[in-house]
Amino acid sequence: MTTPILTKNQSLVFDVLTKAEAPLSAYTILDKLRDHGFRAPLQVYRALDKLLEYGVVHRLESINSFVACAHPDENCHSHGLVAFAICESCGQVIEFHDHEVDHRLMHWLKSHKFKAEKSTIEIRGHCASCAA
Amino acid sequence: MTTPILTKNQSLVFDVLTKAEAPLSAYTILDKLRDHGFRAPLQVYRALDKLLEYGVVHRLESINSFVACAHPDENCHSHGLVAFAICESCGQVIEFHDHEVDHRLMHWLKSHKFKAEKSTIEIRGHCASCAA
DNA sequence: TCAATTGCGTTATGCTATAACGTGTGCGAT
DNA sequence: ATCGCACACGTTATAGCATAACGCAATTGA
Ligand SMILES: [Zn+2]
Ligand SMILES: [Zn+2]
Ligand SMILES: [Zn+2]
Ligand SMILES: [Zn+2]
Repeated sequence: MTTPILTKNQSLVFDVLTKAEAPLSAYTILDKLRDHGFRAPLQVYRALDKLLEYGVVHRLESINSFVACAHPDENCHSHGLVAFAICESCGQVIEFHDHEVDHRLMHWLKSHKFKAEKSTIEIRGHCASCAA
Repeated sequence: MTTPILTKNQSLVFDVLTKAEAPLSAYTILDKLRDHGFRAPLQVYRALDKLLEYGVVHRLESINSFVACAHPDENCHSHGLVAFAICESCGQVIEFHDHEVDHRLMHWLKSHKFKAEKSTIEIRGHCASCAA
């Protein structure tokens, strides 16, 4: 699935997320885009919906925030789950994929005849720099 | 860690969750307890905070809801991660534990010197009954 | 040309969670 | 005993996250 040309609003939101060093909430994005004409939450949420659909942005459920995909080129998302390590000190997020984890989870789901559609794997704690 | 005696409010909230067949939002719990004197969200959230701390209730981040622990006796939570399969049709939640998944995730975290504190593993989709 | 789709802007509303204040109760230390 | 502290509780207000519902404009394809 190739990503369609982004609309103006989608590009603005995506740029903000790409330049951010930590995940952003929808309302934070809104504030950052007020100078570009954004006035209402829906403008952000609608853009985010599309970016999520295209797979270029991820939603972090445990902190109600959004982050640009760290692996936009390799389309790892089509053949595996995505996991995130979220530092509660500096806010940094590391996106990673582990085939073994995928495999085990898939195995459990299959053996329980559970048809998975969306997954959330998020670990919160402290990154190497902040753990000191 | 043994669970302390629950206070009145904590017991009420815990009972509601235990009898529920699906996860409940804090406000749904509030509504169910209005007849017992509950009037404000904080009464629910404060009870939930304690129940989460005691490990007898889990929070499902991806659906902003709470569920009673399915394995209150075995204290699996002390030595492993918890995962949830959430059916988007019937609302049913299956809580499970997989040591292999734990092990792989722990391995990744360790090799990246990431100090984990809380984890969220939630799979949303359709259960065996609803998948038909 | 007409209908269907998609994006957009705006207003209003709903759902989720916490801040900040004060009260009462139990319990150990002085 | 009474002081101080911790904790649960109640209430009001507010903050933060997300969507409903309306209407308009541009695009596309029959
Ligand atoms: Zn990604
Ligand atoms: Zn950090
Ligand atoms: Zn449990
Ligand atoms: Zn089901």
